[in-house]
Amino acid sequence: MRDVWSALSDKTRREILMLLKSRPHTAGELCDQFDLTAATVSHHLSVLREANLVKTRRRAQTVIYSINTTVLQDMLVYLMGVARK
Amino acid sequence: MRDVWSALSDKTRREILMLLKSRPHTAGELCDQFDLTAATVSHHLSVLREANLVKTRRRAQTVIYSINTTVLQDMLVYLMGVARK
DNA sequence: AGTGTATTTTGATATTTTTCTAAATAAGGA
DNA sequence: TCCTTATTTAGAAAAATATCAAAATACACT
Repeated sequence: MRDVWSALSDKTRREILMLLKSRPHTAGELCDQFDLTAATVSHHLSVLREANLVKTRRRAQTVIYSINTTVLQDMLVYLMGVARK
Repeated sequence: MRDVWSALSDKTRREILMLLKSRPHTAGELCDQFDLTAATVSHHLSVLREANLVKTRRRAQTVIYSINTTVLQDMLVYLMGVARK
């Protein structure tokens, strides 16, 4: 399982998460939002999936990505611990 | 100003922040906690400083590092936005 | 089986990051 | 001024990451 911190260190991946926050997107829809090849976006999606930040389900030919907030909740707790006055 | 996300993506730097959470440390004290050269730790400290995650003050020959939680507070707000149900 | 669409994987290259050694800087004290 | 201690900077090597083009896989439809 990939580290959630390194997964979030990339701007593209954070933007993907913001898109998924509003609603689930297919891999193709996500590709359309970036000036990157499908291969590159697919790679970013795999990093997010390894970090458990997104979930996937397949519908026919398309793969639908949605956000998984449980790891972010954990991160929040961690950050509160560090940031607390 | 360096990105706070990439600053936090490194394990050593997160450990440095945890040490600074308990109390300020000199650069040398921080070096002692890691199996890394002083130059390397100094580099990590400069990354943390560029991200505004630590503050420094000099006392005689030593440089004292302390945590700056204001950026972490911002990050918390951001994460709450993404992680909110 | 063959074709078309959507997505992932592979293999290669370019860039970034981490780390080290050695040199440079900063400050105090003899 | 010279020496010692603490820290940073410069330069280089090694490791990790981002990116692309091309090939491979998955699935639906005819």
